[in-house]
Amino acid sequence: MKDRELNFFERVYAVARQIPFGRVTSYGAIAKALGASRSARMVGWAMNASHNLEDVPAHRVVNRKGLLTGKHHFEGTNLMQQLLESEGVKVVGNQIVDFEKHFWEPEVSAE
DNA sequence: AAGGTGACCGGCC
DNA sequence: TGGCCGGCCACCT
Repeated sequence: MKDRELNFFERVYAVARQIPFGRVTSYGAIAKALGASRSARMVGWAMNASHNLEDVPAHRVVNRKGLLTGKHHFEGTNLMQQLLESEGVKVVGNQIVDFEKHFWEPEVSAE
């Protein structure tokens, strides 16, 4: 099949679901894993739609600075932070502590 | 069909 | 890391 039946979003979800417990990654990293490092914005966009899905731990996805840029899109204002701390990820304000340490590079899903 | 938007990234100061 | 600017690509109206 030439066309990927799965939309761009599905690809992002696939990677997001692969994020291990207590780990975080950046939109750009996911985009790169998809082969579209230039379309990091699309990843964020996909995450927006991921709200309808529960299999997508969007709270584990932050921007490359480790800032919870998308926390505003979650319910409440500190839900995203709560979830991260719940997994052992320390978050101060809107930024993850030791982001590099918790950073996890997404692998290219086997197609 | 065209334009605007967006949970970004990288480069420069 | 902070701020600003341009690029990038899919989705929405």
